[in-house]
Amino acid sequence: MTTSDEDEGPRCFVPKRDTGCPIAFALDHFGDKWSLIIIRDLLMRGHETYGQFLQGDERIATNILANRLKHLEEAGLVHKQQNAKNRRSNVYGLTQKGLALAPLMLELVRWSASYDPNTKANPQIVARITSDREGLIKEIVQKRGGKDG
Amino acid sequence: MTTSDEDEGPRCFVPKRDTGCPIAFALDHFGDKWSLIIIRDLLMRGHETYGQFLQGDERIATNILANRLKHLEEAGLVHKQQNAKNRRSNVYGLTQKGLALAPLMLELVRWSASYDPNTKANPQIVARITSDREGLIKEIVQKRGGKDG
DNA sequence: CCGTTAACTTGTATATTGCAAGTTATTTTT
DNA sequence: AAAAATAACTTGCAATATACAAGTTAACGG
Repeated sequence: MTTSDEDEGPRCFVPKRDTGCPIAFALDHFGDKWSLIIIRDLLMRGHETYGQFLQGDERIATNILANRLKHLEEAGLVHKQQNAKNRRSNVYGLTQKGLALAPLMLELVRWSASYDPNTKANPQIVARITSDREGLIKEIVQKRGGKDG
Repeated sequence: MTTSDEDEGPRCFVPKRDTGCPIAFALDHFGDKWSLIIIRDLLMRGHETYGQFLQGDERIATNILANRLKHLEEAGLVHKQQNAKNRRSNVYGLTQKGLALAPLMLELVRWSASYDPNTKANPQIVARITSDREGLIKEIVQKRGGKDG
């Protein structure tokens, strides 16, 4: 086929800056209002399905959720697989690349916990970020990790 | 006029979610495409003036820059002061709250450096993030820190 | 079958971003 | 001292992205 329809156009919520700068690279992956919320749900809350993400506290819109999941998958942070038992349900999970954001996530928690007077961050976890960082990271990665996509 | 103009309306690039979640809290502060770029310039590149930010690799638009600086200042991450020697030039700097993002920044660098095949991250710095994290953080904070706003 | 559910898609109003141009208050140069 | 240049913004507007509501499709479960 001539299949010339590459269907280019605005697909990216964040323009790829590709300057080689690590900060810009990271922002190209999750530098928007929602991606890190999804990653949080996957990493810290054990969410796995579209419906679970939808019901998160921040009430992400369904079209945005679909778009972000697609981008995160394309970017290799998230993998999606059909639930063997129930074919209409998909199971989302973090890849190695996504799991590798755990340390970053903990730094976000630490910073926010120390500057948000109304934080609901678990004090035990927060304390452990300082006292047993490596152990905590391993624990999280083990809990959420596994097969890659 | 009766000066009743509180001029409410959309001023925020990111709606304040205020769920108590530390990830959401952090995103409320710098969960957009540009804020972390500015913070990077302040923290890692020693940029201090409006003009320096404008000339960064990513070419931030001037209206966005003004808006982000204002928000970062209002959020207490950045402080602004007039240059004593040159009254038309302002000097921007990080507050304690802003400097406290150094560990987060280093995790961004580490993650990106390990997943971006074209990274320009300094390998010596990257190595040191693992081998001498605390020392590196202190060094950066000392270099960029000081008076609070 | 038939109603329900999971996971999306589509349409449209609103908000944010990006680009170009204009403004103001200083310095600097002539 | 007037003219040119510069730092730091502001304004207008088109292009994008986001939010909200509604609709669609393919399983399930009874």
